[in-house]
Amino acid sequence: MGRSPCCDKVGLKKGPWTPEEDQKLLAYIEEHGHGSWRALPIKAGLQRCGKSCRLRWTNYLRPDIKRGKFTLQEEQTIIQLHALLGNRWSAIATHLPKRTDNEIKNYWNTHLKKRLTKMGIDPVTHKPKTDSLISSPDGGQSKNAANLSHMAQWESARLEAEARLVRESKLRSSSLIHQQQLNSPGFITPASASAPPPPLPSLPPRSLDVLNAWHGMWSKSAESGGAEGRNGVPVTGIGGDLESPTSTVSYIENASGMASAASVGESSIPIIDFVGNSGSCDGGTMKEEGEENWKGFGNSTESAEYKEGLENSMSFTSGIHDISISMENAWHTEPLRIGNNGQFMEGFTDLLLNNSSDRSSSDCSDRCGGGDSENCCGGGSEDYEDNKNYWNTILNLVNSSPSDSPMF
DNA sequence: AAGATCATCAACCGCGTTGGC
DNA sequence: GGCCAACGCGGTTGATGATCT
Repeated sequence: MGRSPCCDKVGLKKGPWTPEEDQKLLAYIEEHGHGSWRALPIKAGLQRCGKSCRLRWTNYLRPDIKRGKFTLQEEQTIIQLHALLGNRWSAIATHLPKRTDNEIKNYWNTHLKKRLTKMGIDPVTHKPKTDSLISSPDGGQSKNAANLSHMAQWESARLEAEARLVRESKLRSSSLIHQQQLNSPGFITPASASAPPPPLPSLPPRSLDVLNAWHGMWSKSAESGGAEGRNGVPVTGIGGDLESPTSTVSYIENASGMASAASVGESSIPIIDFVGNSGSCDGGTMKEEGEENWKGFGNSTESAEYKEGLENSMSFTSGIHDISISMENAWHTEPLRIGNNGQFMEGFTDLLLNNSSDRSSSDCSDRCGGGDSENCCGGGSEDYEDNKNYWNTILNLVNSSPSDSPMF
């Protein structure tokens, strides 16, 4: 079918928004909510197409947007999630509260990607570009790379499924509150603006076999290596529900200062407890500091160190579990081979962002509360703990509820 | 000081998905 | 089930400011 133009191009303004236009859009949305974006420009008296209005609102005018430099913690989150999710900026953005997908995408393209490239890391695969480092004589590494890709796909699917569940259950549980809020005239809240969920079945949907395999792998790992998740939280078995073994998202009451559109209808925001980071990056660490750390990688010694670490971390062929998966919707027919500890890319972002020895050591004591620093930050011999922590980090990130995203 | 080049990021474009009819 | 409008996402562009020569 032919695609209809998003708006009538004739007579519509393009290009940068003027303060007057911003004011009009803001005033209209604050009073009426955005409603239908297509109809908004006319109602608001703007010579713009609805798409342009939506973009302006979501990327710039929305009151719950944090602007300015990215913190080290945010950088780390982006890199980790990009390694897992690829260019799924909106998915990444759901884990960075107050940042828009556009902003993250721009930041990746203009900063992080370049840094990785400079370091000889392929920003797409997050692996060293040197073929010798990637490929092994038996070709196992490329297989692993493929598996990694599949795992990312699965995890993405799982993330989406779980996000839906969380969103739906949250909406159900707070339906009374929402009803009250929705009764207030006109204002479209982020929650209400998003597509209303269908009635939630009383039982969790049957998870995909591949997702069970994923969970199974995790449980197995937890059993063999220690049943504790991060922060001493026991890794729960998967059983029949979809609860993630690492879902430990905590919620706090929304800050009272939260701007109107974001706060109405949203009583809480997810707090991501960063494994190995919490406490060390207080959000105030600015990019300059990060730049310094990054610059360290221009140094060949450290670069080699990094590559070595990466190479080690990529060799997740050791201690492999073979997991034969019967997949209804299999992407491939080979048995999935996953390192028992999921130890790919372990230490990757740590090396990227915490390579400065003095910083990492001080960070470590911060993170570990000055206590068990060897285990906490990888004293060198605790590979298992490293791997577990790394996976906890990523899984915790992807498990944190995207349903709270201010995006709509 | 002026032009060239680079870096940044807001905004646009087009495609895929979703949901209502 | 098919059609279509609307939305959302990701890639790309272009304007602007900063830096270099």
